[in-house]
Amino acid sequence: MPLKNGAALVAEYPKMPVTVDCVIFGFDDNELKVLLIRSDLEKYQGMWSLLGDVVNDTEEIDAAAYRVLDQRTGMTDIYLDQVKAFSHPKRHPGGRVITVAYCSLLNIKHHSLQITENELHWHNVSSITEMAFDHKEILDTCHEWLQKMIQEHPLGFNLLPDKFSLRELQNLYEAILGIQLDRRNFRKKFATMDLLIDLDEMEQDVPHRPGKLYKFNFEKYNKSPRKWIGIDF
Amino acid sequence: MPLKNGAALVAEYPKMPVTVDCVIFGFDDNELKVLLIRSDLEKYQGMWSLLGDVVNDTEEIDAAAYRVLDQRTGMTDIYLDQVKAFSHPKRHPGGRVITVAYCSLLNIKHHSLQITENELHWHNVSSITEMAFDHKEILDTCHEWLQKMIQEHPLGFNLLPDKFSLRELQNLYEAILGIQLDRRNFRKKFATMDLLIDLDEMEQDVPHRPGKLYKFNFEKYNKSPRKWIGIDF
DNA sequence: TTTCAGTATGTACTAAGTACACAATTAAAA
DNA sequence: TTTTAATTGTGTACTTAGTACATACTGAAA
Repeated sequence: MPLKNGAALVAEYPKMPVTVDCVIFGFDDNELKVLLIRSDLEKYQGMWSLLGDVVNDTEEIDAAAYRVLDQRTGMTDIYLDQVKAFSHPKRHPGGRVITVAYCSLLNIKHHSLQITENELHWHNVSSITEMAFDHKEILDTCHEWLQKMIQEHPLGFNLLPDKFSLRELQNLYEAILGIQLDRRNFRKKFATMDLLIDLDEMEQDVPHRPGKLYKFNFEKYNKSPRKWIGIDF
Repeated sequence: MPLKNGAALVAEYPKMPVTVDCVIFGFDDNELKVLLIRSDLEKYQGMWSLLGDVVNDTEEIDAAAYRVLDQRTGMTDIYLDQVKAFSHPKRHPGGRVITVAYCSLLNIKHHSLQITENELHWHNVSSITEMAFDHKEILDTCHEWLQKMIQEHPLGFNLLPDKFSLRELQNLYEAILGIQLDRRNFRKKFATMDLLIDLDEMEQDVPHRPGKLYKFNFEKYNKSPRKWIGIDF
């Protein structure tokens, strides 16, 4: 077997543009939201699109995703996870472009959207029907990813205020999962997990009996071993 | 906001080669195996590498992965799943190459490796220390992906013969997860799932009391609704 | 002071997970 | 032919987690 020179080999490879698209979820008013901008492509005039950009020649795709998040929202210390690559040859009207979808969750109240270029704003996920490119498919994939993730990891807390009531937490889960949960059992579940810190504070400005406020005990969570065995299908 | 022409926009994008790498797991002799070839790059002379190839200009990356699997093993109807994109700018010595890892599981006994180009053969996953490119990292990521997947989906059955004993099934889980399981509880678990069909046949040629043979009831599995709610972290 | 909206909590029941022990079966060795 | 080794096959007591459901409490506003 003749050995090959790497540079000569790679020079022969077909080349194509690669982009990242960020699906940035937020939560407000008991609704799951996603940040979108107006597409600036002729073909998709008036349609909404995810926040994306090309991956530069010497850039990690993770880094490109963080760059997009920073450039579009100004936030830097937020959870970001690669979800999936999308590659249909006709997915971009301008030619072959492969994109890698990233998912991010942020607290709407923490970020006041100073930058509103391209009509950047929050949309209710449930009311989005059509989008530019294959972005609806990417959004749906990320939504399913999120539904799975919030059940296995304490991701949802990134979407809530620092101090939250159990009601808000349950609303978040119900909104993301799209189902109703029994309030008593939901509270019992989190009580037995013992990962919420009771702040001995009460909700303010609610038109009814205020609930207690909690924060998530990330320190305890990070120290506790994950039990990861559980065959179930 | 001035609207842009798609083709003009894409023409400006930086372009780079994209490849797929397939991590093909098998199971034999109570060991998790993976199919590797000898790298044909000068820089990695003598080192082992995953089965990969470039993605062609108008090809879906999924399709490229199936093509690699077919070209290298001759198998066409096998489970294949995208795992993750790897993009370190220096991961390929010949220049910037992004790769998307795919994972596949196949029954070693079903495929006799007619094609043995580049010294293609099965390696014990546990004994692999170093590989060409970032392939060890990709392999590790896929192994973790597999560990998670076999607990949530009946993937492991693709690695076993059509007819298998509960002992073989348990060996598979123990090998992939790297832990010991209680035999009685393991059997009870699968008994209550009620997804194994008792074939009323016995193992042959074992130097001890033969066990019953089973097959997985894919039909029943596919018809049963997934219960997917279960907050737990 | 009553009503409203929502918080807070408990209990009985069911299902699933865990730890553990012994009898039955086959092949092979004595 | 008997014994031994290896492994299959099963059951029970206990603990933990999940589910369904009802009532009392609190604060704000009418």
